[in-house]
Amino acid sequence: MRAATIIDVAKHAGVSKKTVSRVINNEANVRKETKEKVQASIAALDFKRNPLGMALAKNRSFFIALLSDNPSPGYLMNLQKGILQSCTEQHMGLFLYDCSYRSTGLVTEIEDLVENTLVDGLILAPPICDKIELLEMLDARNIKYIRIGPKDLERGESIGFNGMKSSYDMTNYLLKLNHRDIGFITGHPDQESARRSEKGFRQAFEDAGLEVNESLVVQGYYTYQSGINAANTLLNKEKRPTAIFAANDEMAVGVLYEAQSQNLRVPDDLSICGIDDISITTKVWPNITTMRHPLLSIGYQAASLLIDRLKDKKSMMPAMGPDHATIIDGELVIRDSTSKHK
Amino acid sequence: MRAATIIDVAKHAGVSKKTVSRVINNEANVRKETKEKVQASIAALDFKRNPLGMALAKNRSFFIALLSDNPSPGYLMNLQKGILQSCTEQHMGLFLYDCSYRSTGLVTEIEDLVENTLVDGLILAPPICDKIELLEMLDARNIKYIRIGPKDLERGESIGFNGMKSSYDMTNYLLKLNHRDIGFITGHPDQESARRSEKGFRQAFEDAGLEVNESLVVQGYYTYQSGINAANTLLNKEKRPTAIFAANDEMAVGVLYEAQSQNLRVPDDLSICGIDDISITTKVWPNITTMRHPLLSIGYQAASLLIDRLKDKKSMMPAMGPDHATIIDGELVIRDSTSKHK
DNA sequence: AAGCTAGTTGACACCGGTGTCAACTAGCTT
DNA sequence: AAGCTAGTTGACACCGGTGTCAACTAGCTT
Repeated sequence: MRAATIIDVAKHAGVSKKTVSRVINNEANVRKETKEKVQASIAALDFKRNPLGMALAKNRSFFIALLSDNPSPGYLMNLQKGILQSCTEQHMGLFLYDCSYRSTGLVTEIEDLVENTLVDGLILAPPICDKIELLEMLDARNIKYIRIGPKDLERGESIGFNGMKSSYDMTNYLLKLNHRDIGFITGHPDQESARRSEKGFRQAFEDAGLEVNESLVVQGYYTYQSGINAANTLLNKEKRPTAIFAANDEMAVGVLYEAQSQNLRVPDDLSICGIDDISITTKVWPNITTMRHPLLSIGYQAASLLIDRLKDKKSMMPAMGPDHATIIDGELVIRDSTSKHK
Repeated sequence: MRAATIIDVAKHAGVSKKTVSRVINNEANVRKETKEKVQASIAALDFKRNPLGMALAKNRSFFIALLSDNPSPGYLMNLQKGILQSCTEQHMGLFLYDCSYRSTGLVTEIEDLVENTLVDGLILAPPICDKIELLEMLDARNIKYIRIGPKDLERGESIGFNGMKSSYDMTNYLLKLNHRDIGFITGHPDQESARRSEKGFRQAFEDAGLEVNESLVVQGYYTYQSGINAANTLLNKEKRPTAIFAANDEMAVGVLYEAQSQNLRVPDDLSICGIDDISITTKVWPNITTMRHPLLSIGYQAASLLIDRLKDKKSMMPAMGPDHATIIDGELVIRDSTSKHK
């Protein structure tokens, strides 16, 4: 059985298809009786607007894309879930695109994606959101996007976490537990967020009138394996840290693994904490103390914001400027991987 | 700058748009010189076919949807990745839809989804793939789908793992390690796969001439929490099992947590193993022994198969019948969570 | 009653492609 | 040269909607 079209409805209601279109789109200036007649026909024929016809006529695809390249599966999953929820509510489709941040062809790749799928807008997850060349291309093509991340780059709108504050708060928490030899594993050097969290770490020491032990600040790359490697480095120091703070949970899980491999008791011998609150932190033993970054909520808000922007054609994003950055604070979640020193 | 359309190309090449269409679609019966002329114009104008126009004309959306409701994030992530890869290669879009298996409105919900998005076909992940009412609706509407799971239901095409064999092999492995008191945590009672794995477990005992200790077979639901609960039950028995085999990794991780909470050493005091090989199994300490089910590959194959079927309109799926089931064997991956008894 | 205005409606073109069918062409056979 | 056939091409309608604009209507003011 062929699905009913707008013409079928028009015939059934005895009006023109344009009038049916008006009713579907809930436009003003349709006489009440006409509207009711059309609505009755729509119900009678079980008519549903064909999104392809509409998309072609409106020159909009009603799809947005999520661009990601994140090494932490838990991170992406939650973000995606939130985005999906908003898209579903607003009858937009979501296109997933997993790309490689480091690929030299990234910009061309995305350009092709945009041309081939005609997506209306993009959500850029970290670290894609920090790729200046990409942002330039999108601006030049006047394609709207929302960055998930810090607002430092003076481009587009963004929504993100207050990574510096999260890191500051967590460091403070460790200091209050009397830890002084705190190992810190940084994020990927390419990413803005890494700088912010290191800043927060150092600020907390400074505000407490303490010195950071530089030999305990180790480079990480946000991946599980880099967490293991960094932990290995830290735990082999002559003076071992009493706590290790990793710039994300994925690495913190790696630290936990390495500690357990070395027969250290967590938290008695070593406190461990991370940032994000991805699901694995409550699956490993012991559960990991972290700063909760509500990714699902961020995803939801980012998608809602983007879809909003797409609705009013007049307000182009450049006009709104980079000031439109939403910053969300993390929340300390104390679990079983941290305890008082001594 | 407006993107070039087929009419622009036609004008530039001095032919009709139909001829351009023929060249784009690589149809036979276009004179060589004409073809080259058109191709030159396409290159000159950087023309890309508008997928919406094509979709409308062909009455196909070039989108497929993945229907999922899986409690194990790692499981879904890999599956999705494989599907996405195939879709990208074949220029199809992927629509994600996370639904609730137990929701009474599921069938209506999917019906709406199909009507609103006009997806060309569906991939049904477990446990959605076992929902008979849904399959009936899809068959009635003549919508193609591929089920990811066992072929037991005599409907549609499917691609899945040999869950019984995986379970059989794992049980055998434990028996060879001299374990006799093996705790088994079953899958969700609603799902076909759960029956198959329990069958494999029992078969291995039977073939070895041994009796299953019925008090050590405990109900699970494929979730992390159900793994914890089942482990708790098992570890509080007067005679504790020396090994616990969970029907999926997600539960096995729960078992590991519970064992560690109770200060048991794994694998010295208790061997633990699961099925699937999701990423978390190599992030917890110790790494968990499992049967690898190559989800990425399954996802890729399922999508490729579906897209293939969509291409030839003639071969409707009912005609192919349920015999077209691809079964893939798992592979034993021995890690650090299992060891010889005594 | 004529004139005005805001509200209501439909004809028509259009978005960017594909399918059908008829007309034309080239090259062969008779 | 006429007739035939297979290959090549384009005119036109169509997929299912929306935008523009003009025509019509109802109700008001003068």
